[in-house]
Amino acid sequence: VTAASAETLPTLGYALLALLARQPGTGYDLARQLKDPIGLFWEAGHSQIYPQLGRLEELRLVRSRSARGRGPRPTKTYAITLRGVAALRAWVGQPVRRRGGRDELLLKVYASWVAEPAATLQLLREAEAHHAAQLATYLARRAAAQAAGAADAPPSDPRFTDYATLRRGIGHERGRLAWCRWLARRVARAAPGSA
Amino acid sequence: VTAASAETLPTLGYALLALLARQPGTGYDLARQLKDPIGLFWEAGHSQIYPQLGRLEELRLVRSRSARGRGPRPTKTYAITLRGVAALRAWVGQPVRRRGGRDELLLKVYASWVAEPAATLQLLREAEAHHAAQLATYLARRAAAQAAGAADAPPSDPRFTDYATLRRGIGHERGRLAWCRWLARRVARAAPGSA
DNA sequence: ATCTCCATGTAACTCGTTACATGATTTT
DNA sequence: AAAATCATGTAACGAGTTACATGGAGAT
Repeated sequence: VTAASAETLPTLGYALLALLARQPGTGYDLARQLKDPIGLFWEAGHSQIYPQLGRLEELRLVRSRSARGRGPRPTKTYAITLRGVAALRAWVGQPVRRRGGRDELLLKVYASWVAEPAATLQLLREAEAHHAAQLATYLARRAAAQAAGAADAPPSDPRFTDYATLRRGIGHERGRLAWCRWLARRVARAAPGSA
Repeated sequence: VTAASAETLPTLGYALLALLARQPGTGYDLARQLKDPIGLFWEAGHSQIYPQLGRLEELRLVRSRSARGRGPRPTKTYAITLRGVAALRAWVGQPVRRRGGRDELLLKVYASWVAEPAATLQLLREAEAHHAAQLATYLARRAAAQAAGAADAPPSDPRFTDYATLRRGIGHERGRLAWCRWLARRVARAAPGSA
């Protein structure tokens, strides 16, 4: 029974379970988190989240309590159930189904031989700025996590998995940044006067 | 007019233009390429490609010549037009619209504190094997590209942008691999006896 | 004989994005 | 007074995946 429901859940469902496994929250809370903290590796808008929470509740993977809200509708606070934790645990063990890595910047660079060097440089400068900013926020968060002892926590501690994903985020941004800089220098060298 | 059509094209359209800018080909050729060479940064199935080629032709960004094929239908060979090159060039210059980075492995790791260490290790070993294999193929291709002088070609040479994207692919795989290994060691150390 | 490769399309469905719609409380 | 934040939903559309459908040529 659990296996059947686990097979039909989209990845977003597990993303929501992963957040609710840490602490209960409203759909609004989850939407906010899927823009920043784990938003970095799984994004979703609220229009996708509310229906998905409904489906998770039908499957008894989450439970909700309604309270009179400040808006027109009641405010629902969701919490994960034991079945929900079990489904999440089972999913983590299954191998990742890798679907198309889609990277627009790489595609543009691949096509950039048709463009003017100045346009390519502009593109790279923007990407560089973005990655530098992202890196800075990750580094700040890592510093905070380390101060809270996340680096030395056991893998069964959510703070540790926070730290582990942050570490990857930092590596990713650093790698991209270095590549952008290398390419920009390379393009600029070949076409002087388009800085 | 060009600007209007450029705004309505999905990224897949530009991926196809980028491939056709290098050499003409059939829908089948493009589908094959979008599984391996640039498939690494933009994937698509043939059911998405054929209709998109039709739309590109309506917009006069590509042109096709039909020949009696070996199948039931004629075989169409597509080539990019001058308008197509112009549209591609314009697109490269525009900043990337970044949409949700979706990374299932990171999400699983983020949730892995609920799982058994053995399951997490299994997951990491599989990811590690995948990235190692990918890295090996990239390294082989880079060696071939370097032997062909791609590294020293100007940025206006498609061989150079091949090399540049390959370089990023290698950096990406190396970074992931190192992270997987670090995490696996960390998880194994905390839970001995689940190797 | 069967399998793989070449080659093209459509249909059904799921996933994701943008836009529409509503309304109270808190901050500026 | 206006704007941002909290809070929930639906509708329409666009992008992506899986499955259906066909059939010749060459290799095993």
